[in-house]
Amino acid sequence: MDTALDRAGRVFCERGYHATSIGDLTAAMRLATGSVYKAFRDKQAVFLAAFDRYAAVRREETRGAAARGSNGRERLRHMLLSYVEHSQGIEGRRGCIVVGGTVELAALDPEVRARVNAQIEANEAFIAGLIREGQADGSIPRHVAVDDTARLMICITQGLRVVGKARLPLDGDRLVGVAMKLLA
Amino acid sequence: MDTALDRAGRVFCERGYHATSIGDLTAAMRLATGSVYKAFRDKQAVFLAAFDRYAAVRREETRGAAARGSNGRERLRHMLLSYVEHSQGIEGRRGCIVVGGTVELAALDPEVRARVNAQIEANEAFIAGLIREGQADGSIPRHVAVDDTARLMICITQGLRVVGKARLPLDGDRLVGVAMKLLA
DNA sequence: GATGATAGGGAATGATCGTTTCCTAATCAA
DNA sequence: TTGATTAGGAAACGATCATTCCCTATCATC
Repeated sequence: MDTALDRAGRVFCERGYHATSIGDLTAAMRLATGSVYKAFRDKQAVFLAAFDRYAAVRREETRGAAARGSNGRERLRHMLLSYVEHSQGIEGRRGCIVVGGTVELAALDPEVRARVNAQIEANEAFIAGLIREGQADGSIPRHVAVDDTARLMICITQGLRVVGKARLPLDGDRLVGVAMKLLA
Repeated sequence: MDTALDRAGRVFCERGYHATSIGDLTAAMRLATGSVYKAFRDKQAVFLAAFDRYAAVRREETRGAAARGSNGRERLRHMLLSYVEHSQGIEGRRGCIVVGGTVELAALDPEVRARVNAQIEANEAFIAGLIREGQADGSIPRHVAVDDTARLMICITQGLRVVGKARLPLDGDRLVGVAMKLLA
């Protein structure tokens, strides 16, 4: 089931919600129409499940990338680098289901908006936590405004997915090098 | 015609491309179905025309905001502030047709992707120009990496539209205050 | 004043969508 | 072995979509 949801998520990422037909989903999930509707109430339910699965996987990847750093500042650097990598190449071209859900559905679907907001706020809280860790271990100055910096970094990560989907090249080391000035 | 395109653009921003029906467009543009198809080849042509119109208007607004600054650094600050303002409130909730077009169509529609890329690259070139102006007038240090900083600022502006559409509150002065560290 | 051209409006059309329904096959308990 | 229950697959349904066609005013021209 998780692998089927992964495949559904990939289709939703690439084509968006409305351009993805049930036929696209059944082909991607290797399930027949009836089977999809036995497992899920409707198309929106498939999207929400794929969204949750995608968010959980990405969360783990982000935490894993951050864990490679030896202090708060380095953990943030690895997290940002991971975001740039995921915004590039084949995955970048495919897109992010959180960004897609926000842009395509947030205005009209309160349920999707709630998930999107929860996901963004969780990421923001994670970033804020890393900044505080850095301030505690001395790798980030105390005068850095935690919440504002975290929110701006969220904007950067979301913007990276947009720019990556437009297929503009992104140089991880250089972009992150500039972004790290925010922690000065 | 321009006002009709403005109205079409608003609908495309809010609902996205695929969720906008011809009926939505005729209602917004106050035109009958036949009239729309007399003026435009198909729905995609309406979108492209609305996109061009939107991009032209926004470009003027952005240039106007930047012009309020007295040097390169201040022009950048006003430009960023303008972006935050437009990403907030009713307009922020409605969304940006460039971001929407990128996320929803860039992967599958080469024509839209070309417009999106042109628009993003034009904005990026404008930002890079402002940075160079600032370096020339002494308000921005010479060691600032022009192209990388410009691309990161593009990520910030696009990300602001995503976060604004998700309805998270954005404090212009604080966010821009943090972002200006990129010019240190 | 008559006529031709043109722009705008609205009904009709074929295709495609999401969803439902029904049928088949497989699994498991007795 | 048999019967019952369930998951999976495919056809059918109504609704909606983008698009086309045709009709009707309006206006300039002769």
